[in-house]
Amino acid sequence: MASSTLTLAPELLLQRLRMVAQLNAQEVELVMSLGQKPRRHAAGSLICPKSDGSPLPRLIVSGWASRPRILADGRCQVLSLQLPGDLIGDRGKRRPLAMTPSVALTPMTTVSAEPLVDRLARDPEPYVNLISALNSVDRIEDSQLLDHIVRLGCQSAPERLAHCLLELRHRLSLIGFTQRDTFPMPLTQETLGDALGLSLVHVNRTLSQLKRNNILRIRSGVVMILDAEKLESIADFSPPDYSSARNLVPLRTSAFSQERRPAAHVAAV
Amino acid sequence: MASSTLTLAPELLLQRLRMVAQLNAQEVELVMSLGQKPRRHAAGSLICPKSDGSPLPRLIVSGWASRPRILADGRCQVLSLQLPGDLIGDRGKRRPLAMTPSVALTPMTTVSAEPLVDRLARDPEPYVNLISALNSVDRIEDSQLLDHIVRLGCQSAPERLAHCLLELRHRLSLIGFTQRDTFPMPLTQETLGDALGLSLVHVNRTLSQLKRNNILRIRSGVVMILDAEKLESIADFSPPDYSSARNLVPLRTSAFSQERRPAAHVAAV
DNA sequence: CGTGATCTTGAATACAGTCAAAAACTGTGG
DNA sequence: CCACAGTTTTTGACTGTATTCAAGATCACG
Repeated sequence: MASSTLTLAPELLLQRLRMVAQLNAQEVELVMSLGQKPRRHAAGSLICPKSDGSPLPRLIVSGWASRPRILADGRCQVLSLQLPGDLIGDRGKRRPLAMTPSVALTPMTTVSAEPLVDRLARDPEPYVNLISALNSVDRIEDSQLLDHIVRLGCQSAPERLAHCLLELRHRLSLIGFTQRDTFPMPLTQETLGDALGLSLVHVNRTLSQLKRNNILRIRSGVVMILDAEKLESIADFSPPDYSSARNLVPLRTSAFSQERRPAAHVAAV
Repeated sequence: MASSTLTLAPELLLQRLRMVAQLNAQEVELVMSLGQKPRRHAAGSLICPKSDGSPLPRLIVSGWASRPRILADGRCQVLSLQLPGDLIGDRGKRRPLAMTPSVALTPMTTVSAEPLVDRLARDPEPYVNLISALNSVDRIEDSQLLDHIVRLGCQSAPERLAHCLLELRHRLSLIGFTQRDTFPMPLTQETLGDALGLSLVHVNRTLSQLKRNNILRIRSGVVMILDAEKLESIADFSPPDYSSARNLVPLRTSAFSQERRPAAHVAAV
Protein backbone atom coordinates (compact mmCIF):
# COMPACT_ATOMS: atom_id res chain seq x y z
CA MET A 1 0.00 0.00 0.00
CA ALA A 2 2.44 2.55 1.24
CA SER A 3 5.07 1.48 -1.25
CA SER A 4 2.68 1.86 -4.16
CA THR A 5 1.84 5.43 -3.24
CA LEU A 6 5.53 6.12 -2.90
CA THR A 7 6.24 4.75 -6.33
CA LEU A 8 3.61 7.08 -7.62
CA ALA A 9 4.89 10.01 -5.61
CA PRO A 10 6.15 12.13 -8.53
CA GLU A 11 3.10 11.30 -10.64
CA LEU A 12 1.37 14.58 -9.88
CA LEU A 13 4.42 16.66 -10.71
CA LEU A 14 4.86 14.75 -13.94
CA GLN A 15 1.25 15.41 -14.82
CA ARG A 16 1.73 19.15 -14.37
CA LEU A 17 5.00 19.23 -16.30
CA ARG A 18 3.46 17.35 -19.21
CA MET A 19 0.85 20.07 -19.40
CA VAL A 20 3.45 22.66 -20.33
CA ALA A 21 5.99 20.66 -22.35
CA GLN A 22 6.59 17.38 -24.16
CA LEU A 23 8.99 15.27 -22.14
CA ASN A 24 11.12 12.50 -23.57
CA ALA A 25 11.58 9.09 -21.98
CA GLN A 26 14.77 10.05 -20.19
CA GLU A 27 13.16 13.10 -18.68
CA VAL A 28 10.12 11.18 -17.54
CA GLU A 29 12.38 8.61 -15.98
CA LEU A 30 14.30 11.26 -14.07
CA VAL A 31 11.12 12.77 -12.66
CA MET A 32 9.70 9.38 -11.77
CA SER A 33 12.91 8.39 -10.04
CA LEU A 34 11.97 10.72 -7.21
CA GLY A 35 10.24 9.06 -4.32
CA GLN A 36 13.18 8.16 -2.12
CA LYS A 37 13.36 9.27 1.47
CA PRO A 38 9.67 9.99 1.85
CA ARG A 39 8.97 11.96 4.99
CA ARG A 40 5.81 12.57 6.94
CA HIS A 41 5.14 15.95 8.53
CA ALA A 42 2.64 16.68 11.26
CA ALA A 43 0.25 19.56 10.70
CA GLY A 44 1.85 22.73 11.98
CA SER A 45 5.41 21.56 11.53
CA LEU A 46 8.02 23.34 9.51
CA ILE A 47 9.02 21.71 6.26
CA CYS A 48 12.15 22.66 4.38
CA PRO A 49 14.05 23.42 7.56
CA LYS A 50 16.97 25.57 6.56
CA SER A 51 19.97 23.74 7.90
CA ASP A 52 22.45 26.17 6.39
CA GLY A 53 19.89 28.84 5.72
CA SER A 54 18.64 27.37 2.47
CA PRO A 55 15.61 25.08 2.52
CA LEU A 56 16.30 21.82 0.72
CA PRO A 57 14.14 21.08 -2.31
CA ARG A 58 11.24 18.72 -1.75
CA LEU A 59 8.21 17.58 -3.66
CA ILE A 60 4.83 17.52 -1.98
CA VAL A 61 3.21 14.13 -2.34
CA SER A 62 0.19 14.74 -0.15
CA GLY A 63 -1.16 17.45 2.10
CA TRP A 64 -1.23 21.23 1.95
CA ALA A 65 1.32 23.78 3.12
CA SER A 66 1.68 27.56 3.25
CA ARG A 67 4.42 30.15 3.36
CA PRO A 68 3.49 32.45 6.21
CA ARG A 69 5.09 35.73 7.05
CA ILE A 70 4.78 36.79 10.66
CA LEU A 71 4.84 40.44 11.69
CA ALA A 72 6.43 41.68 14.88
CA ASP A 73 3.09 41.89 16.63
CA GLY A 74 1.95 38.43 15.59
CA ARG A 75 -0.17 39.21 12.58
CA CYS A 76 0.28 36.64 9.84
CA GLN A 77 0.15 36.89 6.08
CA VAL A 78 0.16 33.76 3.95
CA LEU A 79 2.30 34.45 0.88
CA SER A 80 1.27 31.34 -0.99
CA LEU A 81 -0.40 27.97 -0.63
CA GLN A 82 1.26 24.76 -1.70
CA LEU A 83 -0.49 21.66 -2.93
CA PRO A 84 0.48 18.10 -3.84
CA GLY A 85 2.69 18.08 -6.92
CA ASP A 86 4.29 21.39 -5.96
CA LEU A 87 8.02 21.72 -5.53
CA ILE A 88 9.10 23.64 -2.48
CA GLY A 89 12.40 24.85 -1.13
CA ASP A 90 15.54 26.08 -2.79
CA ARG A 91 16.23 24.80 -6.25
CA GLY A 92 19.36 26.81 -6.83
CA LYS A 93 17.53 29.77 -8.28
CA ARG A 94 17.26 31.22 -4.80
CA ARG A 95 14.23 33.32 -5.38
CA PRO A 96 13.01 34.90 -2.17
CA LEU A 97 9.71 33.07 -2.24
CA ALA A 98 11.49 29.76 -2.57
CA MET A 99 13.67 30.71 0.36
CA THR A 100 10.86 31.30 2.82
CA PRO A 101 10.12 28.15 4.77
CA SER A 102 6.88 26.26 4.45
CA VAL A 103 4.56 25.20 7.22
CA ALA A 104 2.40 22.09 6.96
CA LEU A 105 -1.29 22.98 7.21
CA THR A 106 -2.37 19.35 7.19
CA PRO A 107 -0.47 16.13 7.76
CA MET A 108 1.86 15.87 4.77
CA THR A 109 4.13 13.57 2.87
CA THR A 110 7.08 14.88 0.90
CA VAL A 111 9.99 13.35 -0.95
CA SER A 112 13.38 14.85 -1.59
CA ALA A 113 13.76 16.59 -4.93
CA GLU A 114 17.51 16.78 -4.61
CA PRO A 115 18.25 13.99 -7.10
CA LEU A 116 16.34 15.94 -9.72
CA VAL A 117 17.88 19.29 -8.88
CA ASP A 118 21.42 17.94 -8.67
CA ARG A 119 21.13 16.06 -11.90
CA LEU A 120 19.85 19.05 -13.82
CA ALA A 121 22.57 21.26 -12.38
CA ARG A 122 25.33 18.80 -13.24
CA ASP A 123 24.10 17.62 -16.59
CA PRO A 124 21.44 19.86 -18.15
CA GLU A 125 21.83 19.02 -21.85
CA PRO A 126 19.67 15.89 -22.05
CA TYR A 127 16.89 17.58 -20.12
CA VAL A 128 16.07 20.76 -21.99
CA ASN A 129 12.34 20.08 -22.13
CA LEU A 130 12.22 19.23 -18.48
CA ILE A 131 14.07 22.39 -17.54
CA SER A 132 11.76 24.47 -19.65
CA ALA A 133 8.74 22.76 -18.09
CA LEU A 134 10.02 23.47 -14.60
CA ASN A 135 10.53 27.09 -15.59
CA SER A 136 6.98 27.28 -16.86
CA VAL A 137 5.71 25.93 -13.59
CA ASP A 138 7.75 28.57 -11.78
CA ARG A 139 6.30 31.29 -13.95
CA ILE A 140 2.80 30.16 -13.21
CA GLU A 141 3.63 30.34 -9.53
CA ASP A 142 4.92 33.86 -10.03
CA SER A 143 1.79 34.95 -11.79
CA GLN A 144 -0.24 33.56 -8.90
CA LEU A 145 1.76 35.86 -6.66
CA LEU A 146 0.70 38.79 -8.79
CA ASP A 147 -2.92 37.64 -8.64
CA HIS A 148 -2.51 37.49 -4.90
CA ILE A 149 -1.43 41.14 -4.86
CA VAL A 150 -4.44 42.19 -6.89
CA ARG A 151 -6.77 40.19 -4.65
CA LEU A 152 -5.38 41.77 -1.51
CA GLY A 153 -5.03 45.23 -2.97
CA CYS A 154 -8.36 45.85 -4.58
CA GLN A 155 -10.89 43.12 -4.08
CA SER A 156 -13.69 42.93 -1.54
CA ALA A 157 -14.13 39.97 0.77
CA PRO A 158 -16.56 38.04 -1.48
CA GLU A 159 -14.34 38.74 -4.47
CA ARG A 160 -11.24 37.52 -2.68
CA LEU A 161 -12.91 34.35 -1.51
CA ALA A 162 -14.37 33.62 -4.94
CA HIS A 163 -11.07 34.25 -6.66
CA CYS A 164 -9.14 32.14 -4.21
CA LEU A 165 -11.55 29.23 -4.44
CA LEU A 166 -11.40 29.32 -8.23
CA GLU A 167 -7.63 29.40 -8.17
CA LEU A 168 -7.60 26.42 -5.86
CA ARG A 169 -10.10 24.57 -8.00
CA HIS A 170 -7.95 25.22 -11.02
CA ARG A 171 -4.75 24.11 -9.39
CA LEU A 172 -6.38 21.00 -7.98
CA SER A 173 -7.88 20.15 -11.34
CA LEU A 174 -4.38 20.01 -12.82
CA ILE A 175 -3.48 17.18 -10.48
CA GLY A 176 -6.79 15.41 -10.80
CA PHE A 177 -8.08 16.33 -7.38
CA THR A 178 -11.40 17.71 -8.57
CA GLN A 179 -14.53 15.72 -9.26
CA ARG A 180 -17.16 17.63 -11.19
CA ASP A 181 -17.49 20.85 -9.20
CA THR A 182 -16.16 19.35 -6.04
CA PHE A 183 -12.74 19.60 -4.51
CA PRO A 184 -11.05 19.12 -1.13
CA MET A 185 -10.31 22.27 0.85
CA PRO A 186 -8.68 21.40 4.16
CA LEU A 187 -7.88 24.97 5.19
CA THR A 188 -9.38 26.37 8.34
CA GLN A 189 -11.20 29.65 8.02
CA GLU A 190 -8.44 31.21 10.06
CA THR A 191 -5.80 30.20 7.53
CA LEU A 192 -8.04 31.37 4.73
CA GLY A 193 -8.26 34.68 6.53
CA ASP A 194 -4.49 34.88 6.88
CA ALA A 195 -4.14 34.24 3.16
CA LEU A 196 -6.81 36.69 2.07
CA GLY A 197 -6.12 39.46 4.53
CA LEU A 198 -9.47 39.02 6.26
CA SER A 199 -10.45 38.20 9.80
CA LEU A 200 -11.60 34.71 10.65
CA VAL A 201 -15.06 36.01 11.46
CA HIS A 202 -15.38 37.89 8.21
CA VAL A 203 -14.31 34.87 6.19
CA ASN A 204 -17.02 32.92 7.94
CA ARG A 205 -19.72 35.48 7.24
CA THR A 206 -18.69 35.87 3.63
CA LEU A 207 -18.68 32.12 3.07
CA SER A 208 -22.09 31.82 4.68
CA GLN A 209 -23.33 34.48 2.31
CA LEU A 210 -22.02 32.56 -0.70
CA LYS A 211 -23.66 29.42 0.63
CA ARG A 212 -26.94 31.20 1.33
CA ASN A 213 -27.01 32.39 -2.26
CA ASN A 214 -26.53 28.83 -3.53
CA ILE A 215 -23.22 29.66 -5.11
CA LEU A 216 -21.32 27.02 -3.23
CA ARG A 217 -21.53 24.46 -0.47
CA ILE A 218 -18.88 23.38 1.99
CA ARG A 219 -19.02 20.40 4.24
CA SER A 220 -16.31 18.38 5.92
CA GLY A 221 -13.51 20.04 4.07
CA VAL A 222 -15.01 19.63 0.61
CA VAL A 223 -16.12 22.54 -1.54
CA MET A 224 -18.89 22.09 -4.07
CA ILE A 225 -19.36 24.89 -6.54
CA LEU A 226 -23.03 25.15 -7.38
CA ASP A 227 -22.99 28.23 -9.58
CA ALA A 228 -19.60 28.49 -11.24
CA GLU A 229 -20.71 31.25 -13.55
CA LYS A 230 -21.78 33.53 -10.75
CA LEU A 231 -18.64 32.72 -8.77
CA GLU A 232 -16.48 33.62 -11.74
CA SER A 233 -18.30 36.87 -12.29
CA ILE A 234 -17.72 37.78 -8.68
CA ALA A 235 -14.06 36.82 -8.80
CA ASP A 236 -13.11 38.33 -12.15
CA PHE A 237 -11.03 35.18 -12.46
CA SER A 238 -9.14 33.97 -15.50
CA PRO A 239 -7.10 30.79 -15.20
CA PRO A 240 -3.51 31.01 -16.43
CA ASP A 241 -3.01 30.48 -20.12
CA TYR A 242 -0.43 27.76 -20.60
CA SER A 243 0.43 28.43 -24.18
CA SER A 244 1.35 32.10 -24.05
CA ALA A 245 1.91 35.02 -21.77
CA ARG A 246 -1.12 36.81 -23.12
CA ASN A 247 -3.07 36.64 -19.90
CA LEU A 248 -0.21 38.12 -17.98
CA VAL A 249 -0.65 41.55 -19.53
CA PRO A 250 -4.31 42.37 -19.06
CA LEU A 251 -3.69 46.06 -19.29
CA ARG A 252 -5.74 48.76 -20.83
CA THR A 253 -3.92 51.71 -22.24
CA SER A 254 -4.12 55.04 -20.47
CA ALA A 255 -4.44 53.10 -17.29
CA PHE A 256 -4.23 56.12 -15.08
CA SER A 257 -6.92 58.25 -16.59
CA GLN A 258 -9.60 55.63 -15.99
CA GLU A 259 -12.25 56.40 -13.53
CA ARG A 260 -13.33 53.50 -11.46
CA ARG A 261 -16.73 52.30 -10.43
CA PRO A 262 -17.59 49.79 -7.73
CA ALA A 263 -18.12 46.18 -8.68
CA ALA A 264 -21.79 45.94 -9.49
CA HIS A 265 -21.95 42.18 -9.16
CA VAL A 266 -20.95 42.26 -5.54
CA ALA A 267 -24.16 43.88 -4.48
CA ALA A 268 -26.03 41.15 -6.29
CA VAL A 269 -24.55 38.39 -4.15
CA MET B 1 24.20 68.99 -21.21
CA ALA B 2 21.92 66.40 -22.67
CA SER B 3 24.81 64.36 -24.01
CA SER B 4 26.54 64.31 -20.65
CA THR B 5 23.50 62.88 -18.91
CA LEU B 6 23.26 60.29 -21.63
CA THR B 7 26.84 59.26 -21.19
CA LEU B 8 26.09 58.81 -17.55
CA ALA B 9 22.86 56.98 -18.23
CA PRO B 10 23.89 53.56 -16.88
CA GLU B 11 25.67 55.08 -13.88
CA LEU B 12 22.80 54.41 -11.52
CA LEU B 13 22.48 50.79 -12.55
CA LEU B 14 26.20 50.32 -12.16
CA GLN B 15 26.03 51.80 -8.71
CA ARG B 16 23.38 49.30 -7.68
CA LEU B 17 25.20 46.36 -9.21
CA ARG B 18 28.41 47.25 -7.44
CA MET B 19 26.53 47.11 -4.21
CA VAL B 20 25.92 43.39 -4.62
CA ALA B 21 29.02 42.19 -6.46
CA GLN B 22 32.56 43.10 -7.45
CA LEU B 23 32.64 43.81 -11.19
CA ASN B 24 35.75 43.61 -13.33
CA ALA B 25 36.73 46.21 -15.91
CA GLN B 26 35.14 44.35 -18.79
CA GLU B 27 31.86 44.07 -16.96
CA VAL B 28 31.85 47.71 -15.99
CA GLU B 29 32.53 48.60 -19.59
CA LEU B 30 29.63 46.51 -20.83
CA VAL B 31 27.22 48.17 -18.43
CA MET B 32 28.51 51.64 -19.23
CA SER B 33 28.20 50.99 -22.94
CA LEU B 34 24.45 51.32 -22.57
CA GLY B 35 23.09 54.73 -23.34
CA GLN B 36 22.31 54.40 -27.02
CA LYS B 37 18.88 55.11 -28.38
CA PRO B 38 17.70 57.18 -25.42
CA ARG B 39 13.98 57.71 -25.55
CA ARG B 40 11.72 60.17 -23.79
CA HIS B 41 8.29 59.12 -22.60
CA ALA B 42 5.44 61.40 -21.66
CA ALA B 43 3.77 60.84 -18.33
CA GLY B 44 0.95 58.35 -18.78
CA SER B 45 2.48 56.65 -21.80
CA LEU B 46 3.19 52.97 -22.06
CA ILE B 47 6.85 52.00 -21.98
CA CYS B 48 8.05 48.60 -23.08
CA PRO B 49 5.38 48.29 -25.75
CA LYS B 50 5.13 44.62 -26.56
CA SER B 51 5.60 44.46 -30.29
CA ASP B 52 5.50 40.69 -30.41
CA GLY B 53 4.02 40.29 -26.98
CA SER B 54 7.29 40.65 -25.10
CA PRO B 55 8.35 44.04 -23.80
CA LEU B 56 11.88 44.91 -24.85
CA PRO B 57 14.41 45.42 -22.08
CA ARG B 58 15.11 49.01 -21.15
CA LEU B 59 16.95 50.83 -18.42
CA ILE B 60 15.31 53.74 -16.65
CA VAL B 61 17.53 56.79 -16.71
CA SER B 62 15.13 59.27 -15.19
CA GLY B 63 11.51 59.37 -14.06
CA TRP B 64 9.23 56.92 -12.30
CA ALA B 65 7.02 54.17 -13.69
CA SER B 66 4.59 51.58 -12.39
CA ARG B 67 3.18 48.24 -13.43
CA PRO B 68 -0.56 48.57 -13.06
CA ARG B 69 -3.10 45.81 -13.28
CA ILE B 70 -6.57 46.91 -14.31
CA LEU B 71 -9.66 44.98 -13.26
CA ALA B 72 -12.68 44.52 -15.47
CA ASP B 73 -14.56 47.28 -13.67
CA GLY B 74 -11.71 49.78 -13.83
CA ARG B 75 -10.16 49.33 -10.42
CA CYS B 76 -6.38 49.49 -10.55
CA GLN B 77 -3.67 47.79 -8.54
CA VAL B 78 -0.07 48.87 -8.88
CA LEU B 79 2.10 45.74 -8.76
CA SER B 80 5.37 47.59 -8.44
CA LEU B 81 7.04 50.96 -8.78
CA GLN B 82 10.09 51.49 -10.93
CA LEU B 83 12.79 54.05 -10.35
CA PRO B 84 15.86 55.33 -12.19
CA GLY B 85 18.47 52.61 -12.43
CA ASP B 86 15.82 49.88 -12.67
CA LEU B 87 15.74 47.48 -15.58
CA ILE B 88 12.31 46.90 -17.03
CA GLY B 89 10.92 44.62 -19.68
CA ASP B 90 11.76 41.12 -20.75
CA ARG B 91 15.31 40.02 -20.18
CA GLY B 92 14.85 36.50 -21.43
CA LYS B 93 13.86 35.13 -18.06
CA ARG B 94 10.26 35.87 -18.87
CA ARG B 95 9.01 36.21 -15.39
CA PRO B 96 5.39 37.34 -15.29
CA LEU B 97 6.22 40.57 -13.54
CA ALA B 98 8.80 41.43 -16.18
CA MET B 99 6.20 40.70 -18.83
CA THR B 100 3.62 43.17 -17.60
CA PRO B 101 4.05 46.51 -19.32
CA SER B 102 5.11 49.64 -17.50
CA VAL B 103 3.38 52.98 -17.49
CA ALA B 104 5.27 56.23 -17.07
CA LEU B 105 4.09 58.10 -14.00
CA THR B 106 6.28 61.11 -14.73
CA PRO B 107 8.10 62.20 -17.86
CA MET B 108 10.82 59.60 -18.34
CA THR B 109 14.02 58.84 -20.15
CA THR B 110 15.03 55.26 -20.90
CA VAL B 111 17.76 53.59 -22.91
CA SER B 112 17.69 50.22 -24.54
CA ALA B 113 19.19 47.41 -22.49
CA GLU B 114 19.27 45.03 -25.42
CA PRO B 115 23.02 45.27 -26.00
CA LEU B 116 23.59 44.10 -22.45
CA VAL B 117 21.00 41.35 -22.57
CA ASP B 118 22.11 40.05 -25.94
CA ARG B 119 25.75 40.03 -25.00
CA LEU B 120 25.16 38.13 -21.81
CA ALA B 121 22.99 35.61 -23.61
CA ARG B 122 25.52 35.05 -26.38
CA ASP B 123 28.70 35.13 -24.34
CA PRO B 124 28.17 34.72 -20.61
CA GLU B 125 31.59 33.40 -19.53
CA PRO B 126 33.43 36.71 -19.11
CA TYR B 127 30.55 38.20 -17.18
CA VAL B 128 29.90 35.88 -14.29
CA ASN B 129 29.99 38.62 -11.66
CA LEU B 130 27.70 40.82 -13.68
CA ILE B 131 25.20 38.03 -14.17
CA SER B 132 25.24 37.26 -10.50
CA ALA B 133 24.78 40.94 -9.69
CA LEU B 134 21.80 41.18 -12.01
CA ASN B 135 20.32 38.11 -10.37
CA SER B 136 20.76 39.69 -6.97
CA VAL B 137 18.96 42.78 -8.15
CA ASP B 138 16.15 40.58 -9.43
CA ARG B 139 15.94 38.82 -6.11
CA ILE B 140 15.65 42.09 -4.28
CA GLU B 141 12.82 43.05 -6.58
CA ASP B 142 11.14 39.75 -5.81
CA SER B 143 11.42 40.27 -2.11
CA GLN B 144 9.87 43.69 -2.53
CA LEU B 145 6.92 41.93 -4.14
CA LEU B 146 6.57 39.80 -1.03
CA ASP B 147 6.75 42.89 1.15
CA HIS B 148 4.02 44.35 -1.00
CA ILE B 149 1.83 41.34 -0.28
CA VAL B 150 2.35 41.70 3.44
CA ARG B 151 1.62 45.42 3.30
CA LEU B 152 -1.61 44.89 1.43
CA GLY B 153 -2.64 41.81 3.35
CA CYS B 154 -2.21 42.84 6.92
CA GLN B 155 -1.16 46.40 7.46
CA SER B 156 -3.30 49.41 8.30
CA ALA B 157 -3.25 52.58 6.26
CA PRO B 158 -0.58 54.38 8.34
CA GLU B 159 1.52 51.23 8.38
CA ARG B 160 1.29 50.81 4.62
CA LEU B 161 2.21 54.41 3.98
CA ALA B 162 5.10 54.32 6.40
CA HIS B 163 6.41 51.07 4.98
CA CYS B 164 6.11 52.27 1.41
CA LEU B 165 7.86 55.56 2.10
CA LEU B 166 10.70 53.78 3.83
CA GLU B 167 11.06 51.35 0.96
CA LEU B 168 11.19 54.25 -1.46
CA ARG B 169 13.70 56.09 0.68
CA HIS B 170 15.85 53.00 0.76
CA ARG B 171 15.69 52.38 -2.97
CA LEU B 172 16.38 56.03 -3.72
CA SER B 173 19.31 56.08 -1.35
CA LEU B 174 20.94 53.29 -3.37
CA ILE B 175 21.05 55.55 -6.41
CA GLY B 176 22.02 58.65 -4.50
CA PHE B 177 18.67 60.37 -4.74
CA THR B 178 18.32 61.07 -1.03
CA GLN B 179 19.75 64.02 0.84
CA ARG B 180 19.71 63.61 4.57
CA ASP B 181 16.12 62.65 5.28
CA THR B 182 14.78 64.14 2.12
CA PHE B 183 13.87 62.46 -1.13
CA PRO B 184 11.76 63.16 -4.23
CA MET B 185 8.36 61.53 -4.38
CA PRO B 186 6.55 62.48 -7.59
CA LEU B 187 3.61 60.13 -7.12
CA THR B 188 0.12 61.54 -6.88
CA GLN B 189 -1.92 60.45 -3.92
CA GLU B 190 -4.17 58.60 -6.32
CA THR B 191 -1.27 56.47 -7.57
CA LEU B 192 -0.13 55.94 -4.02
CA GLY B 193 -3.62 54.73 -3.26
CA ASP B 194 -3.57 52.36 -6.23
CA ALA B 195 -0.28 50.95 -5.00
CA LEU B 196 -1.31 50.59 -1.37
CA GLY B 197 -4.87 49.44 -1.87
CA LEU B 198 -6.31 52.58 -0.32
CA SER B 199 -8.63 55.26 -1.61
CA LEU B 200 -7.22 58.60 -2.65
CA VAL B 201 -9.05 60.30 0.17
CA HIS B 202 -7.77 57.92 2.78
CA VAL B 203 -4.20 58.30 1.60
CA ASN B 204 -4.62 62.02 1.98
CA ARG B 205 -6.04 61.80 5.49
CA THR B 206 -3.39 59.35 6.60
CA LEU B 207 -0.58 61.49 5.24
CA SER B 208 -2.04 64.55 6.93
CA GLN B 209 -2.04 62.60 10.15
CA LEU B 210 1.63 61.70 9.77
CA LYS B 211 2.40 65.33 9.03
CA ARG B 212 0.36 66.56 11.95
CA ASN B 213 2.34 64.28 14.24
CA ASN B 214 5.62 65.70 12.95
CA ILE B 215 6.70 62.40 11.54
CA LEU B 216 7.16 63.70 8.03
CA ARG B 217 6.63 66.67 5.79
CA ILE B 218 5.75 66.75 2.11
CA ARG B 219 5.88 69.75 -0.13
CA SER B 220 6.19 70.00 -3.88
CA GLY B 221 6.93 66.37 -4.42
CA VAL B 222 9.64 66.09 -1.81
CA VAL B 223 9.32 64.00 1.32
CA MET B 224 11.21 64.96 4.44
CA ILE B 225 11.27 62.38 7.20
CA LEU B 226 11.32 64.18 10.52
CA ASP B 227 11.05 61.22 12.86
CA ALA B 228 12.57 58.20 11.17
CA GLU B 229 12.45 56.12 14.31
CA LYS B 230 8.73 56.56 14.77
CA LEU B 231 8.10 55.96 11.09
CA GLU B 232 10.05 52.71 11.25
CA SER B 233 8.20 51.55 14.33
CA ILE B 234 4.93 52.15 12.54
CA ALA B 235 6.07 50.40 9.38
CA ASP B 236 7.76 47.38 10.91
CA PHE B 237 10.24 47.94 8.10
CA SER B 238 13.55 46.20 7.58
CA PRO B 239 15.60 47.08 4.53
CA PRO B 240 16.82 44.12 2.47
CA ASP B 241 20.05 42.57 3.61
CA TYR B 242 22.43 42.49 0.68
CA SER B 243 24.85 39.95 2.03
CA SER B 244 22.54 37.08 2.85
CA ALA B 245 19.03 35.81 2.61
CA ARG B 246 18.55 36.02 6.33
CA ASN B 247 15.97 38.77 6.19
CA LEU B 248 13.90 36.83 3.74
CA VAL B 249 12.83 34.26 6.29
CA PRO B 250 11.52 36.25 9.24
CA LEU B 251 9.47 33.35 10.48
CA ARG B 252 8.65 32.25 13.95
CA THR B 253 8.11 28.58 14.52
CA SER B 254 4.61 27.28 15.24
CA ALA B 255 3.36 30.12 13.16
CA PHE B 256 -0.22 29.06 13.27
CA SER B 257 -0.75 28.75 16.95
CA GLN B 258 0.17 32.37 17.61
CA GLU B 259 -2.51 34.66 18.77
CA ARG B 260 -2.33 38.13 17.35
CA ARG B 261 -2.83 41.48 18.91
CA PRO B 262 -3.41 44.79 17.17
CA ALA B 263 -0.45 47.04 16.47
CA ALA B 264 -0.11 49.15 19.58
CA HIS B 265 1.96 51.82 17.90
CA VAL B 266 -0.79 52.64 15.43
CA ALA B 267 -3.02 54.07 18.08
CA ALA B 268 -0.13 56.24 19.19
CA VAL B 269 0.17 57.98 15.82
C1' DC C 1 -4.77 84.69 -15.44
C1' DG C 2 -7.37 80.75 -16.31
C1' DT C 3 -7.97 75.79 -16.61
C1' DG C 4 -7.40 71.15 -15.36
C1' DA C 5 -5.22 68.29 -12.15
C1' DT C 6 -4.30 67.48 -7.48
C1' DC C 7 -5.02 68.02 -2.81
C1' DT C 8 -7.94 68.92 1.19
C1' DT C 9 -11.96 68.77 4.10
C1' DG C 10 -16.64 67.37 5.69
C1' DA C 11 -20.53 64.27 6.24
C1' DA C 12 -22.70 59.98 5.67
C1' DT C 13 -22.14 55.15 4.72
C1' DA C 14 -20.40 50.62 4.28
C1' DC C 15 -17.25 47.20 4.98
C1' DA C 16 -14.48 44.68 7.90
C1' DG C 17 -12.55 43.96 12.64
C1' DT C 18 -13.03 42.93 17.57
C1' DC C 19 -14.94 40.81 21.49
C1' DA C 20 -17.58 37.33 23.34
C1' DA C 21 -20.08 33.24 23.69
C1' DA C 22 -22.34 29.27 22.00
C1' DA C 23 -22.76 25.47 18.77
C1' DA C 24 -20.79 21.94 15.94
C1' DC C 25 -17.32 19.14 14.79
C1' DT C 26 -12.73 16.59 15.68
C1' DG C 27 -10.24 13.09 17.42
C1' DT C 28 -9.13 10.61 21.70
C1' DG C 29 -9.31 7.56 25.46
C1' DG C 30 -12.16 5.08 28.49
C1' DC D 1 -19.83 3.33 21.69
C1' DC D 2 -19.88 7.20 24.35
C1' DA D 3 -17.92 11.06 26.91
C1' DC D 4 -14.76 14.64 26.82
C1' DA D 5 -11.47 18.21 25.44
C1' DG D 6 -9.80 20.97 21.98
C1' DT D 7 -10.44 23.01 17.77
C1' DT D 8 -13.19 25.05 14.39
C1' DT D 9 -17.35 27.20 13.00
C1' DT D 10 -21.20 30.09 13.73
C1' DT D 11 -23.80 34.00 15.53
C1' DG D 12 -24.64 38.54 17.84
C1' DA D 13 -23.58 43.19 19.17
C1' DC D 14 -20.50 46.83 18.85
C1' DT D 15 -16.59 49.49 17.17
C1' DG D 16 -13.50 51.28 14.04
C1' DT D 17 -11.32 51.87 9.77
C1' DA D 18 -11.77 52.96 5.17
C1' DT D 19 -14.89 54.32 1.21
C1' DT D 20 -17.95 57.23 -1.19
C1' DC D 21 -19.85 61.48 -2.51
C1' DA D 22 -19.39 66.17 -2.77
C1' DA D 23 -17.53 70.58 -2.63
C1' DG D 24 -13.93 73.80 -2.09
C1' DA D 25 -8.95 75.11 -2.00
C1' DT D 26 -4.55 74.90 -3.98
C1' DC D 27 -1.22 74.02 -7.32
C1' DA D 28 1.02 73.55 -11.91
C1' DC D 29 1.36 75.15 -16.23
C1' DG D 30 0.37 77.07 -20.55
